[in-house]
Amino acid sequence: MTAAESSAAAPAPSDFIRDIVAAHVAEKRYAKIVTRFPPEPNGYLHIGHAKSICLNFGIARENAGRCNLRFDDTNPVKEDIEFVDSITTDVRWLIAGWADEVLGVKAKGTTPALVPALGRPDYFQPPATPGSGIETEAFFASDYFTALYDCAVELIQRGKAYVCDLSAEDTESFRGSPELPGRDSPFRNRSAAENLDLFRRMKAGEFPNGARSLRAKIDMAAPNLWLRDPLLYRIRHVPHHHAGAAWCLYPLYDYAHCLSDYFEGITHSICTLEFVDHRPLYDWLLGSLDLPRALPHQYEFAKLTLGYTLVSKRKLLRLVQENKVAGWDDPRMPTLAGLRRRGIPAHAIRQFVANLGVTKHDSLTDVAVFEHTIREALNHSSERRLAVLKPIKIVLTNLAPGEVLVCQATNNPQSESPTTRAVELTREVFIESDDFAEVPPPKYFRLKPGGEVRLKYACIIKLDEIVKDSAGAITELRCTADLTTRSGQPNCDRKVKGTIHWVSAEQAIDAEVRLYDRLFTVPEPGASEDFLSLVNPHSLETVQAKLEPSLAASAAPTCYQFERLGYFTPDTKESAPARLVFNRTITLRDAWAK
RNA sequence: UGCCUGAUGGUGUAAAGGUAGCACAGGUGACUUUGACUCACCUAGUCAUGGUUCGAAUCCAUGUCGGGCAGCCA
Repeated sequence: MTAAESSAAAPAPSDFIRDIVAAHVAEKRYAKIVTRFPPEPNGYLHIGHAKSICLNFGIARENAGRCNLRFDDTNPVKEDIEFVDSITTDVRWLIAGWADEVLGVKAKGTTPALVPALGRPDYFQPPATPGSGIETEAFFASDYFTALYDCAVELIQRGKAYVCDLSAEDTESFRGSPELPGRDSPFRNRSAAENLDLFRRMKAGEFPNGARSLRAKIDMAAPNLWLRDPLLYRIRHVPHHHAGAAWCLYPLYDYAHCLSDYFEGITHSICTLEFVDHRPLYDWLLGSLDLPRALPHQYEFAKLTLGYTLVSKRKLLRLVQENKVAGWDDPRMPTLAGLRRRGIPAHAIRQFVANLGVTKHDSLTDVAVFEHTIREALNHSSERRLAVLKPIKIVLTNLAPGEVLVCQATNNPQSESPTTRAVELTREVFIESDDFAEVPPPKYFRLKPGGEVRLKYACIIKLDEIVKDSAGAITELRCTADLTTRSGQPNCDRKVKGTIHWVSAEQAIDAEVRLYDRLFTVPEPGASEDFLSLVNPHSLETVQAKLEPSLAASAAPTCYQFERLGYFTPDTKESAPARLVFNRTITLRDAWAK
């Protein structure tokens, strides 16, 4: 692991949430700090989730605590097993080598046990003890359906919840508006016995979808809309991807989430700003049950918004459904799967998030910050190779056909003890067509008529003649190589303004290279519902490139720097030794282009 | 006309009554067998108005502007 990859060397980040946790640790409020990352399995994880993952796992890691991966799977109509698999993979990838020892999982198939605590019934879902050899899985809110149901019964018995027969439309109109108080449901004052009977029958499947709901009995005139008798349960006659066909009664987020946190012994329940309004409800529900153990508390931070990027599962789903991209893991997607396939290392994402900070105000992060972090990480870890994306042929007229000059190329100048490899100069080579200009602009350092450039690791060449076909298209450039400027030769230190990359035409191997650019044409694609029309039509350009032969055996996830071009990695899905396919992770910074 | 929440260079953040700092972006130069990297220097900020104080980004008041909330989504 290089210094850049070793997050342990970096100082622990500080922010207002970590300050709160630190204060709790100082006063020994909890035996152990326990956080959780609670995705709903209805889409792929994206760069915005990375912020939450790094925050929650980071806090657990910094405090010798634990962070549970928990699927918040209370809405079976939107969820799918495909997503629980992808999310599990992506979380493990992002935290691997960094916080995997604090990942909280449980014994497969287990649900919270009903135990007495302090003379009261209590539910607790213990994490799996590492190394015990048992099969484990993530936590699932759906594993708590029975415990959740029992708590709802308790709420009813305490007069804090009731079964409501209002339709969805009536429920909405009875709720009032921000300015106007709501009105009590006509079913609000049913007896506990009647509520219990109805709720049991809801569970038994006696009523159709939407016929009845269970509601918290709080205050229909509350200024906070989430306190106006929010729904706790709704009827959905659909099977569940994890719980199977056992239920037709499913809890809503607000009810399931706070109790799931409690069942798992979560101490700090960290979520994004849109849940601030829900916090009083979170506290009300837990406070209404007379629970014996310490209660979790909710803290909120501003989610990540990244320039030129969409950070919304719903909108990302549309991109996939309408074939604007080749799938959730298209390398242009801001999903963790897409970024991984693009060649961006997990530690670069972690570093990016650490640089971001955590606050309570919305902001728009410049993509340049992300790009800088990626380049910084890759610059240290990537070996250099020579590759020509858009080839133009050069003939070195003073080399004989078949003549081979072996040159030594540095693999990584950033490493403490750089190694080298051989690259072979031959009479015919390819250079980048951008590195030649028949009519050069001012201050052009590269090859031009009568001019000289250095072929990197080889020698200086001089352009003598431009050969064109009958249509006027350039077919080759005839040059003279100054072999006294090769490394180790008397004139090796001779300076010319430009140094360019090249590959031997005889030895080059072919590869498809996919050049990616930002997916959207505007800084805030998420601000518009018309985001599909803002997709950058040039976000993918495919070229047939010529690579130095050492690249023949390359395979993901190794990332290379193609000198003077950028960072490239073999595609995980489509690259094979017989047919190489590279993705451009990111270009090099290019001051000249400006 | 409700409730919640926020405001520091272009962008993202730090400063817990005591020198407004860091990173990115931008600019200039040095170095360079990557117009990369690296290095040096530069540009640029406390929403407004009052108040408290020897001293305010920070505390108080008022205002302005922004974000969120009326799913049987999470």
